[in-house]
Amino acid sequence: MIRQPIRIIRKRKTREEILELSAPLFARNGYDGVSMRDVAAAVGLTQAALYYHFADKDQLYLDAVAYEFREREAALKDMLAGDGTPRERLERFVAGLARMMATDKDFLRLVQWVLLDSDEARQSTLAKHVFRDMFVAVHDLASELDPHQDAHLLAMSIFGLVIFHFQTGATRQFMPGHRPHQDNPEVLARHVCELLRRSLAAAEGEAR
Amino acid sequence: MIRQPIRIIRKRKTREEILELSAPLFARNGYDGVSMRDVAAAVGLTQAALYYHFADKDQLYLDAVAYEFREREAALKDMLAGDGTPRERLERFVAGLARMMATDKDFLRLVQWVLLDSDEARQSTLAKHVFRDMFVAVHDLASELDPHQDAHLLAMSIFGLVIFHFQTGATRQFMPGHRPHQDNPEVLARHVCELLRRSLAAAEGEAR
DNA sequence: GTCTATAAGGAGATAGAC
DNA sequence: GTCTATCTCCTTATAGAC
Repeated sequence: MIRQPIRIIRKRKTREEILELSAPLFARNGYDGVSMRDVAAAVGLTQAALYYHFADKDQLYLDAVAYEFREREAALKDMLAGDGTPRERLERFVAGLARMMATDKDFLRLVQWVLLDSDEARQSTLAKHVFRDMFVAVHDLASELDPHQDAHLLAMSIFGLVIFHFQTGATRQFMPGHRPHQDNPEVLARHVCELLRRSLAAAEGEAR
Repeated sequence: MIRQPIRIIRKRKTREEILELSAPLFARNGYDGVSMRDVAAAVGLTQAALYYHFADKDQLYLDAVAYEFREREAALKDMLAGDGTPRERLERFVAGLARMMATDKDFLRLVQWVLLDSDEARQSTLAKHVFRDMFVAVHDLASELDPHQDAHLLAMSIFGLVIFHFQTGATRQFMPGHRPHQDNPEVLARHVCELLRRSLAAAEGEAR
């Protein structure tokens, strides 16, 4: 007879639970908009207990953001990694990123908060540990798509074309020409892919 | 003999001075990151005096943001209004917007804060009074550039292509392929214009 | 219009019991 | 590891003198 561990699902460590439950708070309200008391209430601990796990609020915030990014990173890399022509991988990535931004509103907001953060230490930490890997993959794809263009700028444009549409999500509904189907990530992805496809095709023509 | 007014430069009203001096504070630190004490110190008043001019902190913030946007609105509309082919006006606008975002960092940050604001009342107020006019002009240009495309999505893409590059400004330096000249607004404008020019040219070819 | 003074509560962080 | 209690400082906002 095989002995089973008493708890099949091992109880998650408190530290991880704090990160998981505080991340959406920071995503929605930003660093200044969330107090240690808020976090404690969300986790079901007292404020003082948080200081057993994290040196201070800054560290908690930093770890929570990094935790959320690490969770998505794998998904984003998978979109880019598979086989297929560069053009096909681009379409897969654009569609995947659009779906992620549409589904995972908290993640989108977290990105926005990080970009706005004026604390240089936090900025560079998150840039290096969290954005860099994702960007490298798109950067490499960009140089495959058109070796004659500046891959850095092209990669940023690809990110921008997708992300900006969702950043303006709440505002867009008040703008002329808005129709609900534009909020559909597939519709947006098609728009972005078409725009890029045409541009890249024309660039290829010019290079010849 | 011509009588001159005693004060050539009329003393600006305090209310306007508060808006002008508090706007950069909100731009850099956001709503939660600026206290009434901070504003008072910047203007050279006591905290209590602010409440003579504004009902509460919310109103001060809202008015300060609207004030800053009104100042730039004219400039942005001028870029679009003049004569020239749609293609020429697009290039003028992209170059002008890029220059503005590069020069006027506070304004860029203010845009980002507004997009992140989770207060729906503030969101819709600013969207309607402040973003809408700018968007309309670009929307109209977009439908001239290519009547067969969704002008709403194309307009958003034009904004996104320019603005996102500057949003990531602080982070970009840690990314691969970064070179300082990419921070130059003229270099970025050229990249964006080329990308769009090619895409539009190809679309024209396909339509025929 | 601007001041001083103050109310009333929220913030981050720590000490020490259990 | 988590608690209660508390320190100290900062927050928005108001009352009333000048």
